Amino acid sequence: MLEYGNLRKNLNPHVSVDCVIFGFDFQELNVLLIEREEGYIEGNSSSKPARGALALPGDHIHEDEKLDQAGARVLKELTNLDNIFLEQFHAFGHPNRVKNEADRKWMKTIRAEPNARVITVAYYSLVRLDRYNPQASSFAKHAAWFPVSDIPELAFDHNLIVMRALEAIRRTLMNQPIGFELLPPKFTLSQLRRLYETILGKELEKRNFRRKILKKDFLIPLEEKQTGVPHKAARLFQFDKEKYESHQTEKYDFTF
Amino acid sequence: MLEYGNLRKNLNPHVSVDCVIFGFDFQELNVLLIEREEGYIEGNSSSKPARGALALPGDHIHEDEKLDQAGARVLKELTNLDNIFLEQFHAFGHPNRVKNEADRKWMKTIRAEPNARVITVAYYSLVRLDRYNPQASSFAKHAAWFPVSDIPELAFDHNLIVMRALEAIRRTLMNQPIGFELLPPKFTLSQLRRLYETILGKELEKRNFRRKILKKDFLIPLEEKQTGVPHKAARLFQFDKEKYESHQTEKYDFTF
DNA sequence: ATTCCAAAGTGTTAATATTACACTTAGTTA
DNA sequence: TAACTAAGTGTAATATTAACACTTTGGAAT
Repeated sequence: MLEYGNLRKNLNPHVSVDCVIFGFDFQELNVLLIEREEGYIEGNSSSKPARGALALPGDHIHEDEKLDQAGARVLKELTNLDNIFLEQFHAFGHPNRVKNEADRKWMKTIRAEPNARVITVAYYSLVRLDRYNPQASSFAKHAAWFPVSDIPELAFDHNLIVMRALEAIRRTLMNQPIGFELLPPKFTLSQLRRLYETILGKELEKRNFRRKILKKDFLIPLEEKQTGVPHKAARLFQFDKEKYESHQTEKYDFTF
Repeated sequence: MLEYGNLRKNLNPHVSVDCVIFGFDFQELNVLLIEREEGYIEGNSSSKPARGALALPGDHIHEDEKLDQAGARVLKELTNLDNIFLEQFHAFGHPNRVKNEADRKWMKTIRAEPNARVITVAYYSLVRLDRYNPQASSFAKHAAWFPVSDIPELAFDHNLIVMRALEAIRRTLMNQPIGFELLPPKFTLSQLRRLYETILGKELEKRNFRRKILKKDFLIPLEEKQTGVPHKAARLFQFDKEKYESHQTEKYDFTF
């Protein structure tokens, strides 16, 4: 392994984007992981991916491409989705991010020198599971959802990146109504509450949640009701982005 | 200007760090800006810097250097300060960040190709003005404090970076007690309040602020009082970091 | 010594927000 | 038609917020 270190040329680092794509299946929060192309891990004939064979979708930033564009491109190539919530949250650049054999080999598949340093700009994205359609992609054999509570060992420092993304999404969830990006346009209040509970990892009292979120006044109650449930059907609501943005009033309050 | 565009080689982008260093003089929030070395702006003989001659302190990331280390190094070289609050907040990578003649020429002073793309990882830092001692630095002729309310035109996209840093610091100020980094170890509650007012750009009611911040229970009241003021001397307080960190209790509350 | 000045320091009340908590309703399935 | 399951609802006790004005203290000026 060490032999690579001495070969490194004095070049600028590669720069990539990686996307932590979250999806919510009404039970758990999931992350979309790709299985890297076969052939770069020796002796892996089993059907389940080898340790570290899974990774976050990512790619090098193209020349003349904005960072956000690169993120959107990766997302699009993998999911065929446009106009998706996507937010940069951190750059990762430890000089030894690319450390093991498998990672180095994979570098070639993205046309990078195997010994180069890679600095990555990480994004998190929120997609509705029902909109997601797996796409053949240049950087992935398969892609699959994994619950955040049970992420396997990933390539590079991607486990760290997922953790940081989770922290970022939790922080943001309390300050901006981003949760709606993970739900269908019409949803029940219980679905919304379960989403919050899942992301925050904490139970929320039904009546208080209901009152609190309805007071915000950006949920439009519809006449429509849930169908196909074996119990009393819940009323459906819609998120009114316009209203949220107009009502926007900066609040001064210590939360520390 | 256009002639540079065609010369760009197909190389990885340069990667730099830039630091938005904030200081508080009990009146205003200030940012430390450097005046770039002379000679790269033609016909600038006046004593005050030409438009765009001012910039955020920054430098390329060294090989085998972590991003945070690079930020700390830039800070240290300019201020001779160690162990200063420093936090990454965003990466900027617009392909045309380096656009004008002066910026391109300056690239050479930091040993970069003048036509290269530069992606920068931006940090904000909070320093006590009284601790700051300007240092000769490899990338700056002078450095000087400028009030955030009156930042001149800067090099590259540094005006944008300063704005984003301000937004980041405002956000963080409400969620973590970072304000103390800008005050001397012993301070009065009025000084603390004015700091908050300055950063948030909003007046805060004296009695309510006092009650609210004291209830947090991480301010140690000292027996000592302010000296040298032409009115009743205020009691001095100290921030108790230990206590803050132990009391830390995650809070669930929508602020949107 | 006395007065003046400027900011420090202090308490109450009304309105609002938060928490904790249990029963009834409605739709589906057996 | 009975059983099941989640939806939907209200209240009371407590805590927090916002608005508001006067007294105290120490130094500076006369």
